[in-house]
Amino acid sequence: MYERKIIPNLNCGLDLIGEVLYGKWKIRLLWFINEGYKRPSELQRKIPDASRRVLNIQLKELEEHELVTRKIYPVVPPKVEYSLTEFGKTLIPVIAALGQWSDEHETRLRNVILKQIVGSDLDVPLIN
Amino acid sequence: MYERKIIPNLNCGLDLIGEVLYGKWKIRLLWFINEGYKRPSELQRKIPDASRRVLNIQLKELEEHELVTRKIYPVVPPKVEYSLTEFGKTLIPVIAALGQWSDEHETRLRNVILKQIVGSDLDVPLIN
DNA sequence: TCATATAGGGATAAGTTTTTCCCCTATTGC
DNA sequence: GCAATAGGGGAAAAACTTATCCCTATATGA
Repeated sequence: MYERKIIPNLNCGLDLIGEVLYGKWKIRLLWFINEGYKRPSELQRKIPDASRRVLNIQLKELEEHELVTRKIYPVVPPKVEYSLTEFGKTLIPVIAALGQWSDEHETRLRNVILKQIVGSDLDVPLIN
Repeated sequence: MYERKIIPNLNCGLDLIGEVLYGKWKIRLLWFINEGYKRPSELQRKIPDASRRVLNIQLKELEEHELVTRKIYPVVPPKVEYSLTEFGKTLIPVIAALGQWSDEHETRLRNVILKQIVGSDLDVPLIN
């Protein structure tokens, strides 16, 4: 497992939420768990672009940060279910605010993001 | 300048906001610009843990994403001022929601974050 | 004359995250 | 025996981000 070499700074509130929410897929994991997708394989199907490995890692971090709990059923093949903790549930309105802002500005966001990427010289398959 | 090798996926709203908000210091930059700290040197003083270089890069990305504008005064020594665009201003309530959540849960957040870091085996100077 | 302030950028190194590949468990069904 | 299923983890490579160092330019003040 990777060991940090630099101590994160935890001065202000925004540092703290950054620590628990950074990670490419964490917000989506919380969101989908909240929507009722509890099993790792379900979550992987909902987030197919993420590697299986990374979802496991980020789920474990969410668990260490007490935002989700993991319940293991002693059956074969194994069954695992994640749920939001009470603490984790308090984050849902915040994530909803993020999602709502994105939805309200979706067109513009796509434009500015694509303009930047295309201008940079990556081949972007223009889907229309 | 760095060229991406992987095309980001922009499927859902959460992908979009991630594109413009990811970056270690971007949220804080937006916040401080909103509070009236406009000049690069002021922002660097407000965020001393960030390198000068990275702040420049992230400010430029915020500009490309149309969240801030940059005004250059043709004087010597140079003077530059950043301001939020109207689009950028719409993000402030969202950032405020993040900050408010962090503040409400500050103690708990510090605990779970420190527990994880200390448990991992980095030397953390225990400040009390 | 020399340091300081101001804004910025290139090159490279270091750090961190994510992906990819392969392996392990145990059971059911063919 | 072999494949499929479900969950997981180690190792290494690739991708990405951030830090460090050094450079530009001009004006002011010690």
